[in-house]
Amino acid sequence: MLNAEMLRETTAPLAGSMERCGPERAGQAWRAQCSACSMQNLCLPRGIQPGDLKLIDELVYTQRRVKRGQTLIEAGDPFRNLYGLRSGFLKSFVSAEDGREQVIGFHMAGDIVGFEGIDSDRHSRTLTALEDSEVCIVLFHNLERTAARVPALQRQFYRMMSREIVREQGLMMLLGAMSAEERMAAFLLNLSRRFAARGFSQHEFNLRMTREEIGSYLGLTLETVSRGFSRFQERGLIDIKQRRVKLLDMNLLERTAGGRKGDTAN
Amino acid sequence: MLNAEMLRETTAPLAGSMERCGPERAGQAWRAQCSACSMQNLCLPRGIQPGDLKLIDELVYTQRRVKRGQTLIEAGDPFRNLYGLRSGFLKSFVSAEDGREQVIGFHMAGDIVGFEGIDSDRHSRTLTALEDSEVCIVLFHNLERTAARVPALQRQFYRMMSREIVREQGLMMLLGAMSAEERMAAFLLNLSRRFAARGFSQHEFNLRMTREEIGSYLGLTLETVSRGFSRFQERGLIDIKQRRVKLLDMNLLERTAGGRKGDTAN
DNA sequence: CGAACGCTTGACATTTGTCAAACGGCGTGG
DNA sequence: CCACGCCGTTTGACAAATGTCAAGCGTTCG
Repeated sequence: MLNAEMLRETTAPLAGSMERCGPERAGQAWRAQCSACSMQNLCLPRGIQPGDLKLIDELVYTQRRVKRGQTLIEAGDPFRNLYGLRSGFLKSFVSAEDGREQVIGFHMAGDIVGFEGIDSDRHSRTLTALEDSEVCIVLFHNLERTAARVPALQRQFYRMMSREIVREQGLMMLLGAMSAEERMAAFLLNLSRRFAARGFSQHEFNLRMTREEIGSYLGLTLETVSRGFSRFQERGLIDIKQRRVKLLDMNLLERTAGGRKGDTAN
Repeated sequence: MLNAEMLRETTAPLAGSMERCGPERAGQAWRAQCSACSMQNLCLPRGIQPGDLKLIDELVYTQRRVKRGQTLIEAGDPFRNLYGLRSGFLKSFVSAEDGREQVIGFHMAGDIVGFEGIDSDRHSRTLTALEDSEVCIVLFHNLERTAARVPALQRQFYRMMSREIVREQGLMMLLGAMSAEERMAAFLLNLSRRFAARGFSQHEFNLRMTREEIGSYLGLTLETVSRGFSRFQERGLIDIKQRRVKLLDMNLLERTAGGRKGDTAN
């Protein structure tokens, strides 16, 4: 299945020279190619004919590194690009005026982020790296033009937006109708499925986020999250130590997640 | 401003012969025209050049009536159409296996519904009319084709999907980070803004949904909603009797809604 | 090696949910 | 047109879940 070594490497940045960057916004840019990317079938190029792939390659003109703790997009930034996550792990969140934050999602390789900004021409979420990450930059204007010529790209982009809507609606069910433990079980199963879809173990992985970030995502306090994990452990559902989790009894976890089968999509 | 007469008419169906229809799915179809529709600038045709409007007219090939209590789309239905709400009022909700329901949104004239189905080719929400309604049916396949030729339509459709994402993210902030009273104040202000955007009073309107539906939407029980309204009334924030609400002190309501300025979009 | 940060756990407070009863408006049928 | 019954709403008393505050511990990173 998976050993500690692989776990460490799960979403680590690809090897390459580490450039210096400013304290907030990060990263020197270099060219990237969808046609050579291992995330092809999770990301924008999905379903594109090989013949059209070179059009897509021109779309994605650069990559950028974002180091742990750095911000890729700040809520309020003008909307110009979409970002395809090539490696690493991001969180997105919105803030109220009084400083309260609500984590909206955790993003991993193959996810596209940023299209919430289309409507108002400004981004509405902040995107921050939870570990060193690499993103492909897609000029939205170019995507629009190419999509009008490549129906499969058009379709895939619709799909990805639609999937985000469905994902959020699952999260709403979670926040609006589920108990603390149900939420936590659903959260773990969701992460598990997503790691599995990327070729990693569904039974063992590292959490990239703090208890507080999990709590914000699930609408709970960090203490409730901590206690929840402890109780899961007492019951033999999971084995958890700090950020490292093993899911020991998926069936029971699923039943604990209640009506829902482990969150939705993404 | 607005009188009782107007309130009654707010989103009532247009005059016309009432056809018979089955107990569940409703409605005889007839042709419709975007170019003659008063919801033009809230809906798909927004920003389209007059010259292109006839292309859009061909897109929307029929309308359909949905009577109060009837279901327009059932979760699980195959995805083929989008629906533009011409008049009336709908709710959309998702259900867990154990029967719990989470209301995801309330929809009024000018809203487009159904695009959550694009990703999986099946609808994931159920859409039910809270009052007699009329919808315009848009074959998604046609929309795709026309959008590739009319950039403004493409753009507007992106915007509407993006807006839905932003709307949901506002709802998540509400469900995950706000107290019962904050949620309720935000809810009222959101309805107020949306009625205002459609030319109705922002200070006085009829709720189309039960306390239970409001509760489901806000992640609360119907009793908590009822008590909340009562307390708002005691404090002079609102005047409420059954489904009829007057917002008496918008400023205080906004402060009660806390960090957020009355929900997001739509 | 030390400080800062994240995590755990306990005691207690508060919010919200649950259960129950009663009211009232509205629509239906007599 | 009126009476009855149903459904939605209100309100109360109580229970349970989760949040708050506080202390202490372990890890990790500089």
